[in-house]
Amino acid sequence: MAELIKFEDTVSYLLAKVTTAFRNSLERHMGKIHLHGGQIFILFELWKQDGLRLIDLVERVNVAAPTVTKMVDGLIEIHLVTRTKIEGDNRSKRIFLTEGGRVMRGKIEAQWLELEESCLTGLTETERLVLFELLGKLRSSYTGVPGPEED
Amino acid sequence: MAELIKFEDTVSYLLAKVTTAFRNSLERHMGKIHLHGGQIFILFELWKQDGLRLIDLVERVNVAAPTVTKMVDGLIEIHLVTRTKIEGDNRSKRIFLTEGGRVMRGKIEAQWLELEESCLTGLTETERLVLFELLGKLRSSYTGVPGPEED
DNA sequence: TTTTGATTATTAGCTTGCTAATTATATTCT
DNA sequence: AGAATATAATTAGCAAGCTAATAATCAAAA
Repeated sequence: MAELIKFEDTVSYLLAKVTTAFRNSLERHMGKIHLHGGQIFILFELWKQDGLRLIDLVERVNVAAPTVTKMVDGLIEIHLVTRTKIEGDNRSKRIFLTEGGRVMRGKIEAQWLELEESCLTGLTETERLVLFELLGKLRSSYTGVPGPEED
Repeated sequence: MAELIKFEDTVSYLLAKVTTAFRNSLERHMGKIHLHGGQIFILFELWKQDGLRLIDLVERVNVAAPTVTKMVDGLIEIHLVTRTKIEGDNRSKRIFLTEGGRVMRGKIEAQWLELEESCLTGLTETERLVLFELLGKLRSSYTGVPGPEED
């Protein structure tokens, strides 16, 4: 009889569990300032460089184009960004921060620090550093924007 | 002027990125055997103990009740489980594996090993162990089933 | 016994993520 | 110039998460 895997003893199992728990926590923290978890990452990029096109956000945030469209829709509804046509190319549009979008940074940073602390409680300083390194390695093995299946 | 946070230098930032990449990878791997990423965790629990009620799955999988309902719906559609009324309590129903649901374990284990290897490539054996430990700690700080906001 | 309250499951509706298909505009090649 | 191709963004539709609200049943208390 074949050996059965103990799923609970795999990194993938733990990753899956931590993954959903972390997204819940992110959503909770950002909900306190009336934002959603995914919208943050759009703002991160616009703070670095304002006026990006949708396609630029797609490759920076590493999320599929329709997802970015919806996130931007949400941000427009709460007046944190605007979407305006580009002069010279009628296919593209640029996304700009509003004054509100710029001001929001302070609140988001505060929540971000709370989030960071809440997920690192119980870890020593060394463990935090090691975790950061290891997550960095994991991340680098998943590169590029998701897309259609390749051969 | 206040100091600006470098979001990229936080564990939360990396966690968020790894989170979505991992869920994509999970979905891809399970898609190969015509399953979805969330359904797996229902099967994990039924393999350990068959005939659980929805509420039992909720607390074992650590996911909200409506989510479990939908996952089970999906599993029923592809004939991997059944949902039957309980004698003695007309509120509850038990979820049972079908023969197909039991047989599926082999295929899922194979994909699971591929998934595990794909997310750990580039890590030494020691790093894998450390990562496992650290993720375990992270997980333990997020306990319980998600639910309504508490005071 | 009847009412009140607790338990179990589902439905409705939201954001985040995806793929596939569509629309519209630019570009390139014949 | 006209046809084919490439690019930019959106729409439609799905699964996985969630919360809030319903429906149905059971238990407990007045």
